[in-house]
Amino acid sequence: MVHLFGRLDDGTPFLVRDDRATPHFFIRRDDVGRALGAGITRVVESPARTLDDDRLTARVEGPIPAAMPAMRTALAEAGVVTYEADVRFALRYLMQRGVRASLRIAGPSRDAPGLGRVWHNPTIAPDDWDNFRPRVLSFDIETDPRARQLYSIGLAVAWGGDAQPSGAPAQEDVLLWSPDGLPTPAGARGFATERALLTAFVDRVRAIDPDVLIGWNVIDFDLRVLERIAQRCGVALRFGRGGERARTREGRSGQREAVVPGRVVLDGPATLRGAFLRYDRYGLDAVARRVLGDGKRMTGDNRGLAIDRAFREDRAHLVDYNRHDAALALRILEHLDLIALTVMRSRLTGLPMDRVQGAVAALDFRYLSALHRAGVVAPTVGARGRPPVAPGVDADDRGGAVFEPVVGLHRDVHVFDFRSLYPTLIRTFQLDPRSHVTDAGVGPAAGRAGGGDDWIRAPSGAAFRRAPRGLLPSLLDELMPRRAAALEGGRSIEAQAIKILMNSFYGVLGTSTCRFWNPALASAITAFGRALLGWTRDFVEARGHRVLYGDTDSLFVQLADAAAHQNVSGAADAAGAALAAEINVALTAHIADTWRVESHLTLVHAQRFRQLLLPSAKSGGGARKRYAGLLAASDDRPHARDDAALDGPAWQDEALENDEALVFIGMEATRRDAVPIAQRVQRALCARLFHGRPIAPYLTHTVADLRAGKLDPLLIHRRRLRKKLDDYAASGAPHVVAARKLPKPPRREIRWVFTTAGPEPLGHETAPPDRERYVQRTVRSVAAPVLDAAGLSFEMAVGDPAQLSLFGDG
DNA sequence: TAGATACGGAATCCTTA
DNA sequence: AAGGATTCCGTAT
Repeated sequence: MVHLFGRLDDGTPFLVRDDRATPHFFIRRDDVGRALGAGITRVVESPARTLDDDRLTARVEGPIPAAMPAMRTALAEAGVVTYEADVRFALRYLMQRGVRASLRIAGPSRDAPGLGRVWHNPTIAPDDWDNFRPRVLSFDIETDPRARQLYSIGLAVAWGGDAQPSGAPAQEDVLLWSPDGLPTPAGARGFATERALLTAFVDRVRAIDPDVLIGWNVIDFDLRVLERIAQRCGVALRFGRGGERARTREGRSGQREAVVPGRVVLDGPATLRGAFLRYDRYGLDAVARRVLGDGKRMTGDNRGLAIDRAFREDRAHLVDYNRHDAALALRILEHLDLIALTVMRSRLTGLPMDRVQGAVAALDFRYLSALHRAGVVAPTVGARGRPPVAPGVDADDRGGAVFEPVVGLHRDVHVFDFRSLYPTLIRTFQLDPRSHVTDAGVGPAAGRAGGGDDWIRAPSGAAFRRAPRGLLPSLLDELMPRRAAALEGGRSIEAQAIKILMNSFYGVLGTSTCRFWNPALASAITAFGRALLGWTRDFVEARGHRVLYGDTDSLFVQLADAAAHQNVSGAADAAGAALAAEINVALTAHIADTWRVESHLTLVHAQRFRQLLLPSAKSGGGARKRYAGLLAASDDRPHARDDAALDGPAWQDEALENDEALVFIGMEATRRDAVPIAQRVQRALCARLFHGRPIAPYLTHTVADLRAGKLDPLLIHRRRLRKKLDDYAASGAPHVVAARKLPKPPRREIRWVFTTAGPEPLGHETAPPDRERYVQRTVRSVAAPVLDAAGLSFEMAVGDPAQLSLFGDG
């Protein structure tokens, strides 16, 4: 039985129940005899052929989905190769019907309490409802410090597409445990027992009937704690649309999952990360401050005790705090449009909203849907090991090209990059699992670099049929113009969702957990990327320009005739755009000549640096993936400030913060594991360098302040602990050393200081900071590239005061 | 109910002398 | 003692 829960366009919830589908997978027709011998009873011939070797197939059917894994195992032991034996029953049901997130339903229905409209075996068809806004309930629990005793539950609701139903509960609310008869603060409802509180919460969830439940660490904390307390109190957490119990469980990846039939649970931090939004810290207070400019109502290290005290002494404060937290989580996701983004991703991928981050599953859904319509079935993941590689083909899993940077401070550097490089390569060269051929390379045209009449040859040697159009290229033929239209029409969420999906395709082809995994295919994509970036670099250099750096899809270029328009912003940008246009024409011709295909590649003039610092690497040569620069202001987005605002004492750096034109890539200034003193000195020195202001005085004063202990607050290191402390067996890494000095091992992150007694955890120092170490290692190392560019030395800048006069400007 | 590779820096570990 | 190798983390694309 497939259950489809959802909401109708009039706001009514619905349930479709369908028991007409039969669980099945595929085997080769040649293996039917062996399958029968292995105890399989229901096998029927299928018209489908296999993807990898074009064999005839048969369909193996089972009674229920849960019976299929055992059948698959039995067949594997009998030496029978299976196809698609791991495709989820419900997802296959949707794929076969082409349904992605929304659908049309026709047929008789009945109304059921709680469930809304219920259909049994109706007629369904795909649709694309584009203004669905789910009803969202955010909740947050407060407990004693050990999470044993439930104090209160805060709720906040966003009603979504329909107006708040009449008679519905308030938008925000707090349910409070009130065992002692003390007055319940305004805006809260008191309950004498935890049992009564929990029961009321379950009733409230069912009454609100949300499509989506959210919270901050809601699965790992709130739901888990509620499960435990509910069990102790003898309350069933019947949050499901049909009254099913909610539960959490350990997923295969170690991540906890929530199961609430008829609803999805989205965790705040996971949703941020899933949308590729990066923050320094993912705590509710930190994110709320960044996103909303509004933090929690209680902060600090001992929040657990503060909550305890508030429960005992100031319940109004606890209620306010709890309500505010629930509201913050909701406001953050709404402000960033993450609920809408998740809905859009669900519509694109076909996956439920709480699974949209699964890139393998997303490709499966889209690709298998198309493959089945073409009468082809795909392998079971892991059933056949590493795909074979044809002779002479690289399947070496190499990635993008990174060019050796030209170390130094450069003026007027234009940055060009290929838009959506890997998706455009897939479109241009038919890079596709079904188009991939392993027997090309024979015949009269075998020696030609770009392929023959029937196939295209990648620089890695892999070959791809010219016709029919590949399924992945076809999918991108649909997605790329749709994204362009979305950008044009200002629909940024749709554009972002499409971008995330397109960017995932290359990656999944390179992982063995994907059924379409093929190193020869993934390597063909990156080989084209390397070849065409290299071709473009050569073209640019042949035109007399100077290429300073490049990474995967970008080139950093100084134009040959830069002097002509160096100080005229519009002219410089026009020259950059003209070069991009020239390259695009030549590249299109090169691709047509070599591979006889139409190019979908587009190089754009992305930005221009007035100044660009390419630092040397500690290990010698130039440092890749690290640079700092001062962007040239573009006409439509002027920078917030200019050099005139730089007045003030030469050693102060406050005035330089928030300089939007300053860009730091890969440097300490952008790394969360860099110590703050390093970030601050790097930012300040680079700003001075780019704006032509003196370097030495700032450095001198900073080192003096550091030695005097005035900068101690900037000497606190922060690093994640990605493993359990005991698992760092061989390592004396400082963050581990510090963590081991704590009475209780920290969970995710350690903050520490290098003291004269070694690395010591923050708050547990037994000695003063080793300030000289920070001078000689930390400050010196971030200063080095800037000093190099300015022709100065660290010793002269920070030596004894008598030497300072050498630099005049101190 | 698992997208990828390329890369650098900080610090320690380990080999070689 | 010198310096390459290794571990760890976070980043660029």
